[in-house]
Amino acid sequence: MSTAEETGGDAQPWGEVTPDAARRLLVAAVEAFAERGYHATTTRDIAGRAGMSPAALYIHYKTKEELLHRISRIGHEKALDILRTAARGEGGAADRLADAVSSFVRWHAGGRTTARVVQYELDSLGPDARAEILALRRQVDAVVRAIIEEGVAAGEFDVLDVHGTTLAVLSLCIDVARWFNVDGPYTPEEVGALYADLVLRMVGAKPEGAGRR
Amino acid sequence: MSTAEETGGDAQPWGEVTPDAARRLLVAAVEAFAERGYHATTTRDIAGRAGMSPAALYIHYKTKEELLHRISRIGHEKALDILRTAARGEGGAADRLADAVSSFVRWHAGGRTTARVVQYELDSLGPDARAEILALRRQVDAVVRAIIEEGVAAGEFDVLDVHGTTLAVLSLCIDVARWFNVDGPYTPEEVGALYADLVLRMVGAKPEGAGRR
DNA sequence: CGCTCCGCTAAGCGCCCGCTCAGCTTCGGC
DNA sequence: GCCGAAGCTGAGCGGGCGCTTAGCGGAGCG
Repeated sequence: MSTAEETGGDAQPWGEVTPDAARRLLVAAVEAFAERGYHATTTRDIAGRAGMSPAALYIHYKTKEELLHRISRIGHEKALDILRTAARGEGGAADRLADAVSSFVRWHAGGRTTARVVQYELDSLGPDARAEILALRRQVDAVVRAIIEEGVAAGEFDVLDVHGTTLAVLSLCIDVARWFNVDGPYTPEEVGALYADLVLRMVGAKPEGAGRR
Repeated sequence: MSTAEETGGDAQPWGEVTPDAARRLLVAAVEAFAERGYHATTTRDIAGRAGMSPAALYIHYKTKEELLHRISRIGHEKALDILRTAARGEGGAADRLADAVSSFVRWHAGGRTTARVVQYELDSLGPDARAEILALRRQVDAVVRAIIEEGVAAGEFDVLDVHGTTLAVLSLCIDVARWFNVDGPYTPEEVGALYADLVLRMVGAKPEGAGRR
């Protein structure tokens, strides 16, 4: 488990965005969208943060919305990757659920700037882009639900409503991006550990665990 | 417990907004802000939904921001009222916490249009208005924390981190406004009951309760 | 009946938005 | 050393924004 600022494994967060200028613009857009919201951010502001003229933006991106779309897709893919890695881990369902929640939460808290845009600016996208992102979100939901279902089947968990509990677990994690660091005395790691414990309680996991922590 | 669409007790939701035209404008603004967000909503749209010309808005409100401020303050006061009513109730801490969560969640789910604006457009407000609203939110936090502290003191709850758990409980409830009804098979009452159960698990409440539900 | 006031509208002001385009610089290929 | 492509800029376009202002119609009142 790394202690990098942006949890998830990459050396640098947006390394996959390839012309350097395009990456600088995208990073600038993430910051601006996170601070003021998509609609309150101007293309002049984004270009200015990247040290470029307003027109430069349109060499690398067709519209302002394409920037949001790219940010959202990359962010969701990373989030999905984090959850899948935890889900594939060793140990019982309780261990894997705790890992998934703590790493997912660490990503939302540590990369709050990114997570905020990814999770809260979704319906500033047009219908096609939104549909694509919603498909990724359904996969996120499926990964978490699968762990919970396995735990129930193995007798590790005591859950009345698997669908509703999955919804609540994800909701809890995602909302970290809204409140974290506003006046917070917690580190991302602390919130991750706290939330892993709370989620294990929510699913009625037997407290003994399998020798972890 | 009423089954009114807008849970909370009022016969009509925005009855306290007094000139009729001002109320119609405010209701129109709530709908528009909830659908598109504050910054993407135009004063022409708000006035249009209220069946008036754009200029009419400025007879009743000084700016577009004042509309958001009024909506946010009234909404937060209602939310606080709901929580305080539950906190003042009879029974042990577990009963009161379950009541608080289920009624708070019912408000967020049933009045999702309002709740969305109240909970997610907060930082479109200017510094003064935001500070006023944040004071209300601190009171919301205090009400929930008090119930949890009482439960811990009475030996009803098993909580490691009262502050963090309070944060998580509120976060869970508030985020209902984001996801509810998107494609939801749940009624507000069902989500309220589900969440009350989950929260009791989070605080480690003894399962027997005091004879309710 | 005439006057005043109030709620509202039609028109529009000044501004800044997303986005475009002609032209400048830079640089690799030959 | 010349050429074309690529990356970027300065200037600016059409349009829609928040908000203002002059004036209209009708209700209340003497």
